[in-house]
Parts: sequence; C-alpha cells; structure tokens
Amino acid sequence: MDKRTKLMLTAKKLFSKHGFYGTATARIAKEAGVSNGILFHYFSTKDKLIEAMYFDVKDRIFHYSLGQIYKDATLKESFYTLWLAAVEWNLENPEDFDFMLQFENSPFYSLEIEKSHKYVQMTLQLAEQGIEQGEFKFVSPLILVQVVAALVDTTVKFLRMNEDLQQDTEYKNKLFEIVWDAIKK
Amino acid sequence: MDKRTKLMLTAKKLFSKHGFYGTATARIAKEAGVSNGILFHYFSTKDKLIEAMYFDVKDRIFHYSLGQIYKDATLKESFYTLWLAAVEWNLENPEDFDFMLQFENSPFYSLEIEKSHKYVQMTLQLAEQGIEQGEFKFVSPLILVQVVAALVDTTVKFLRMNEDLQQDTEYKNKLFEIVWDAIKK
DNA sequence: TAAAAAACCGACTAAACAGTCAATTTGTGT
DNA sequence: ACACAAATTGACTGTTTAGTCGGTTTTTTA
Repeated sequence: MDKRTKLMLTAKKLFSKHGFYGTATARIAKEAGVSNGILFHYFSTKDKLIEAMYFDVKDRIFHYSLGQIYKDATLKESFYTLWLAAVEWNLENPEDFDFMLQFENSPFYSLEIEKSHKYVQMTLQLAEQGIEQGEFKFVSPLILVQVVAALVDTTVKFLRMNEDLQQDTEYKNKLFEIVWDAIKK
Repeated sequence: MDKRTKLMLTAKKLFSKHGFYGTATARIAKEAGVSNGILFHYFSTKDKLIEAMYFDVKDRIFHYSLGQIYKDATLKESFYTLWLAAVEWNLENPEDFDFMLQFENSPFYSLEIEKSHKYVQMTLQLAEQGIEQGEFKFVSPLILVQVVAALVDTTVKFLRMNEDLQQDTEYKNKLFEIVWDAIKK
C-alpha cells in the first residue's frame, strides 16, 4: 500500500478516536510506519490532510449509496435504497462515520465545502423531483435533503447502541418509515 | 460579573469560533480580563472547563424549553411548544448552539455524559407516554427523542441560512409537520 | 479585629507541536 | 549507464501550550 494511503488510514483511525488536535502529526506518521517528513510532502499542512480525508470519505459513501439505486424504481424505493445503503455503510465504517461527524460540526466546516460536492447536487435533484411530483412536502428541497441526512446519522447512532437490531430488517423498515413520513406530503 | 462566569462566556465565544484546541487557555483568560491562574483555580483542567460549559448550556436550554409547556396541552401541542422553544432558543444563542454541536460530536462526548442529564429522562417520559397512547410509532422511545433532537438541529441550521424565514410562522409550522409526521403513528 | 480561608495574580516551565530542510534513496526516461 | 526527478528520511527548531506555584489581596467567620 502506498504511503499516502497508509497515512490517511492511520489518520482516520486516530482522528476518530482522539480528535483532530488530540492527534499529533508525528504520531500519525509513526503509527503509519513512515517518516515524519513524508506527511508534509503529501499534505502541506495538517488542515489540508483533514480536508483531503473529508472529501475522500464523502466521495466513497456517496458513490456507494447512489450506486445502489436501480432504474425504474419508484421514488420511495429509491429513497429507501439510498437511506439503507447510507445507514449500512456507516455501520460498517464507524471510523469514517465518526470522522465525518466531527468534521462537519467543527469550525473547519463551511457551506462552501459542502456545496463543492457534486453529489449534493444529485440528492437535491431527487428532492426537487419528489416535490414536483407532489409526493414530498412543499418546502425547500434543501431542508428535505438535510432532514434525510440527519436521520441517517440518528439511525446509525441508534443502531450502534442496539446491535441486536442491526440485522432486524423489520425494525429497520419501521425506522425508515420515520424518514419517509417526515418528507412525504 | 464574577470571574468564573466571565471565563465561561469568553470560552464559549472562542470555542464556538475557533474550536476547542484552536483556543488556548491563556487566550481565554486574557480576553476575559482575568489572570491566567484563576482559570485553573475554577477548572482544574481545560477538559473540565469544556465539560462544565456543556452542562451549563444544556441545563439552560432544557430548563427554558420544558418550562414553556403548559398543563392540559395535547401531546401534539406539547411537542410543538417544545420544538419551537428549542429552535428559537438555539437561533438566539448561536454560540451555545455551535459549542454544543461541536462537543456532542467530539471524542469528549459519551453516552454516560448524556444519560447523566436529568432532562433526558423527562423527554423520554414524554416519548413513552406518546407510544402508550398509540399516538407515536411503536419503536424505542430513545430513537424518537433522538429524532426530535436531530430535527431541531437541522431546522436551526436551515433557518440560519434563510433569515427571511425565521419570522415566517406559517413556514415554521410546515417545518414542524416534518417532525410530527416523523414520530406520529 | 484578628485569624483563617478563599480568590487572585502573572511569571514561569517542561512538554508537545507543526512544519523545515539538507541529505539520501528510489524510480524513470534516454 | 547516465542524468534528472520524485519519493523518503529523521534530526532539528521556534513556537505554543496546559498547567504550576509562591506570594498577595480580598472576603468570610467567629
């Protein structure tokens, strides 16, 4: 594995456990088994490393989740697929999940960063589509997207504390009804 | 104003803007206009200061919000009052809001901290009541509480970006329907 | 009003930190 | 085989940091 990747994996592990500033760059390099200097060869500052990791994490989850949607699905089916994929991906990648939450609620995060994501546009389009078709509540599409995102996070946190429910499809369907009822007209 | 309070106010301002570790204790003391040493007289470590501030912030918003509920209100009315009070309080106290989000998504935060809050028990009771009466979805009361909390945060973030909607009662009612539909049977 | 306790000061320190840099190794194209 | 670039090293540095401490002022108590 190349050293850049090794650094990012180690950083993700440490950041998610100890926080951004609770993790020294020297420690990341040491635990990744590479030299101190190479970190700053690939990422000019610590902040740049953190930001690069965020884009990487976001790209992977969106790519995975949106890839699950199949053509000719109804809107509800599409949303269910999207929601379930996101929930399961986060459950299987707890470090990514913790890192992401920490980043998005830190002063690092800004709306410009969010908007720079191509995937955000795609989810907004889905929301607009639902509103036009009269299936979703007549509110700003942005709030619908944010509601779904927030409820994915809430569901993940809840299922983490209740491991026995993680395989319970029936219960997960019930949890999806929360999301669906929230956005549907 | 006593120096302990002055320190907490200054810390809140700086933490919400620059993050926990982006804010040096010496800077807090300096901007609060007190000596360096007195900070550690009141809070033995920086972490203790952060934790004390979290309890303070949480206490104030819960005390305010729960205080708004009036007797003989229907369950929906109670929830509406609670939701609106929380949203408005957070809009009027953006530093508290940012601090809280940062804390709850940082490695500082744990379930033990959350559960140690007496107010959490009260909201759980409300949820249980709604489930028993058949008005809420038949899921864990905990997830209902967390859903409402998450949707308060989402609403606040959204209204912050759309200042023109902050006074629009009709629109806010629409946003409440999102929450209500999410939890109601 | 005297003594004890609590609040308060700010200079100080030892450790930790992000980032640098000159030197070395590895890879690549000709 | 040679030259040039890119990757990699780890010792080093100037700064920043949380927390300490001996001493001073203010408040409380009896």
